[in-house]
Amino acid sequence: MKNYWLFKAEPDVYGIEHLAAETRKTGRWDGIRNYQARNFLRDQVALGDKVFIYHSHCKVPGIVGSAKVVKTAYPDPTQFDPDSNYYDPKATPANPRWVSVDIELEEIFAELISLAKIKQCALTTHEALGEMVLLRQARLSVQPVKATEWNTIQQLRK
DNA sequence: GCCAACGTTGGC
DNA sequence: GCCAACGTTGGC
Repeated sequence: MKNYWLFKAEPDVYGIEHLAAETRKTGRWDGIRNYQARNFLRDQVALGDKVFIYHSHCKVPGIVGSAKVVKTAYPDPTQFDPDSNYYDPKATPANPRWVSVDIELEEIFAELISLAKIKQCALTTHEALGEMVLLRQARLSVQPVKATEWNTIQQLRK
């Protein structure tokens, strides 16, 4: 069964525009250094799963587009690179600690769906959205999205 | 830039 | 294993 996810990104570092600029619009989702997020990536993110790309730490945070998973978890190469911001001296190729997946851009939304709008709708027209991990748990950069939530968010685009 | 809400580290 | 100190995320 297909699952849905939300991946957070800082657009200044690696946002949806960067993904769009990659060969075949396919990029490596690396730099995840949170165990809960890592466990989702490693254990549950499957081929063909759909992903909302969310821009955080920017002027208007929100969902900016969608992608699909084209390669499941493999060791994140940045953990072995001393020059990388994501270098982890405790990780070795024989014993990797962090994983990446590859995703392919599907769509950049004509208008982003702002966090403010999602919150607003959760309080008014679409109460179920209040259950979204996005609104319930801070600081989780890979998080599951229910199919109903995915569909509701898609409706908000109209 | 502020600061709340976390997660991580390390002394004991 | 507890918990204080510290670091990071991320909205505002």
